[in-house]
Amino acid sequence: MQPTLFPLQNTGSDEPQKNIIGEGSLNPAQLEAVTTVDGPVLVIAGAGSGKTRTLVYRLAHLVEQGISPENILLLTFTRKASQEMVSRASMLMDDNCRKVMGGTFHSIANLLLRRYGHHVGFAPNFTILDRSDSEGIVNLIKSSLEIGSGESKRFPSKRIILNILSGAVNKSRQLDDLVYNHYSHLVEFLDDISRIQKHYSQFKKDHGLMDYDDLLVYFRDVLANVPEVRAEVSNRFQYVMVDEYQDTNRIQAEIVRHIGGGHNNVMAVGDDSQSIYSFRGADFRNIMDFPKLFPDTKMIRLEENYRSTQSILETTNAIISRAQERYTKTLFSSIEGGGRPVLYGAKDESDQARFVAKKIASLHNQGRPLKDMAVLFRSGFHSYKLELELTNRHIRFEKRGGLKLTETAHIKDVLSFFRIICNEQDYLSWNRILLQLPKVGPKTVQKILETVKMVDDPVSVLKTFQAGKTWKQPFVEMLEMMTDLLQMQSPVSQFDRILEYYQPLFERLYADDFPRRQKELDHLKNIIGEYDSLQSFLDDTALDPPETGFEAPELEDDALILSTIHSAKGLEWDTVFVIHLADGKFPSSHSAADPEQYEEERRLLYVAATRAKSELFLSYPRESVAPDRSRQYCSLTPFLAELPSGLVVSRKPGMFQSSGGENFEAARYIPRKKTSHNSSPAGKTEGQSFHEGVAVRHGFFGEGRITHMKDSRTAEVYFPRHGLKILRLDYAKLELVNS
DNA sequence: AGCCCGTCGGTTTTT
DNA sequence: CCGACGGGCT
Repeated sequence: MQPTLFPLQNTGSDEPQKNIIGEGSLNPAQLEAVTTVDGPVLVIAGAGSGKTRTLVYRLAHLVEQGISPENILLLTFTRKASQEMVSRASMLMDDNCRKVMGGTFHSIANLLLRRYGHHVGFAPNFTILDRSDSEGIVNLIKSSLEIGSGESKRFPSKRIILNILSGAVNKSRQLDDLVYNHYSHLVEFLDDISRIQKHYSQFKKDHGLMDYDDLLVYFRDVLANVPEVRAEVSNRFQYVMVDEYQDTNRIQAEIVRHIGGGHNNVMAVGDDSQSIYSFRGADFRNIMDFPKLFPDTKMIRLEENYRSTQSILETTNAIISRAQERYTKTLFSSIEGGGRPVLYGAKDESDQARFVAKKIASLHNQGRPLKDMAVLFRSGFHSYKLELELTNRHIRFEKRGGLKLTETAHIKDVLSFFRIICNEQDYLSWNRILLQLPKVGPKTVQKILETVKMVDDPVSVLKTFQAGKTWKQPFVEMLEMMTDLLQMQSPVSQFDRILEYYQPLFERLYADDFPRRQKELDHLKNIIGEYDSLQSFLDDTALDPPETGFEAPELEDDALILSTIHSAKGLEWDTVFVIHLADGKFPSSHSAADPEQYEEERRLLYVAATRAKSELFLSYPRESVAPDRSRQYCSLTPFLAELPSGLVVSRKPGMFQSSGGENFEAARYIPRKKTSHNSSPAGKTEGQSFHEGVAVRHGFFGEGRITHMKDSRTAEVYFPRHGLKILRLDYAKLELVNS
């Protein structure tokens, strides 16, 4: 949410406006993007240029134009983003907007493949695999093909193998081509990798499993090869909007082309300077190819930044201006004030952590809420030291982009039972739960599963299996439980039945810290209780997994945000710290060799720095401890070292204690204009003056008059150009008009 | 001999 | 928290 957007240039114009959006809410370029309803549109939106706002307003506009929300498709990068946009549009317009179909490419593909998947050989109860599931299958195949065991040379790990397989899919390249060009050191293993690829793909088909890539690929295939489905889907989604288009890959672009092909009402929004997902096959040049997919595309550029101060923008502009290739122009801002970004060369990692924690504590004492500050970093583990420091100082924080709850072993255990209930062919899950039996290892599991190969009802067939003496008892108990589960209806009672069996195993398996894990199991039960379908619960565990390390619900939810830069995409904070900006860590030494990856790291830093509204702190440790405990000197990341002097204020250890009234300490907290969200309820502060008869202004509907207060927080407002609306003052951004 | 299970070092980024 | 490794069980 942004501070004041400058008013429309044409206010007071005498031509009567159709499609009126409330004045003062959108600039001309945004307005054009919002009101262009038909035909293809490409919006190149710089960081902080009101991209989300534009999408939200357009959503509301479409619905107000009488387009049925069911006919609108909003494709976003995370599910959170789409929920947020839909709910903001609902506040702007009305609850009708909630019927808009919104989600990630993967979640939409999932929904439609449940219905149309039979065209590509999948039953509707297929299971979605997350990353570690996929790696598990690669491992199973590796050992069953006896690859990489006895050889003298090191065969690549399952992680690398999967990177290669997935890379080939997402970059739409042949396996050998990819290996020769990007994994040349692994060319000697190409034959084995290729064998794994074939078996991996067959295994998934045989057992009703789809990984993330399959969701996209099969969805694309159905659309491409089955004209009736394509027509049905395209007809259903008459208006398509795609956010973060710079991070889509070719398969996703093809999906958009197929859905939008019938009517061409497609809007893509993105910024090539913020493309940071090439490892997933995204190519920032794709965004420039959009007009090729949709001829006669109208191009709109949003170049005014409403987020950051001009001095922060000068630095971020300088960072991105050194990019080798880009299309967007330099951003400008009219937000004055605030100091220059601060660059802190810390003595070492501990000093860096202390600096960040102290600074945050001091800003917090000056009145800045913790949730308006964030610390960003390249990799998840970069924040470990800081987490300790924050804990010591009792500063509450919330970590994003860390381990997911569903990636922890005990949760995966429980999920495996559920997955088998939905899809008895899921041998990956069978593998997992059979391994839990005492004295049963990989070899024994393979023998067991051989005997039920391809039968429709493994549970009943397994009952005839001759189990080994040592594990017969638990094996039989497990099968009894599975039989019970298959007859039960409510997921919560199924959960209880699973725990009846699993609890003793669980306590034995995780003897050291099972109380902590127990809480997570309880948490899982609560989550399951919120679903009415087991299938959709399981889908979400892969497509929208809850973060781990959840806390007991606390009343005050003010917490500092720690986040990987990737997970910070699209977000903003008043104060942003970016840490570990040392050469070798950022860019990571992994990327240094490849110019394309090196450039992506630069964009990553750009994304990080453009999250800041009023204060930006950049830091790096001058010294780090190498694996052999020797101390290593670190230099500043080249992305910052190459900047002209004067853009940032440099600080060294010790300097920030001897204040001396310098610029650094002068960076005071100036409260920004509050958004309606986190200000106290309107009924208390300004709300006193909302009453029947007063003139008000709404961001979308324009000026109107309150005709009736339904209660202290709900107003009925008549807008001349939009009619009577019921608005909740807690959410709707309503201003008084002095008349 | 085959297999299971405990211990010890390294870890991009995400749907 | 995964993979490699070696001890020890069947």
